[in-house]
Amino acid sequence: MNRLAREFYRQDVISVARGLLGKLFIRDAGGRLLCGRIVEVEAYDHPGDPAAHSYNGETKRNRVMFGDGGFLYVYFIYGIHHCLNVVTGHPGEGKAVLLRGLEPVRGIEEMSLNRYGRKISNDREYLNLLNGPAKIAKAFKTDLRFNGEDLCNGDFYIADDACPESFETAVSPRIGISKGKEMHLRFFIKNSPFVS
DNA sequence: CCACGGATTGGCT
DNA sequence: GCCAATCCGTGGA
Repeated sequence: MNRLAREFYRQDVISVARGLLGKLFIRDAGGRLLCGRIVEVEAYDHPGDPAAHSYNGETKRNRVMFGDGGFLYVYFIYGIHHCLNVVTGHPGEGKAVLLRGLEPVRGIEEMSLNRYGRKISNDREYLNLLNGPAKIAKAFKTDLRFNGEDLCNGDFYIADDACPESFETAVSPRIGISKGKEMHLRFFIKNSPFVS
């Protein structure tokens, strides 16, 4: 797999968000590959973005967001869930892209075990496997221990799809936020059934 | 020290 | 459509 290089992540956050659509998010789980095609993301564009975790400056929780591009920012939310972000830009910028929806590609049975505790048994479970940020984290068995993982050097990475399908990119406001609702920073593949 | 709320999900009405 | 689950980081006293 051709792992994306650091410079991809060091672009502005909106370019990275758009550029991530159609790419493959991969975890090497002890030699077994878990893989999904990215179909939905959201950009968090510090400064000036009240929905970004980095809005009020660097803290212990968001410190990875303020590091270099190409690292994984994992956060814990609602006492139950984890969500995965890709840090973009350069040290000090505080920008990241949230992974919101993936199309299952590889390691589907293992991801299903992680999510449902068993194999997928119908179409609904297949469509719902990775169509939400916390679903992705659960299917990839990813928690706070992986906060700060380097996507350019380690078990988590992003790669170009060897046989990319053409698609149209759609834009909308972000989901689930209370501030910054007017900003159109959610990007997704139009007509993908794997969007949340 | 304590109180609050969150970039969500799944189950129930 | 509504709501509970469940906990840690954060900010104010």
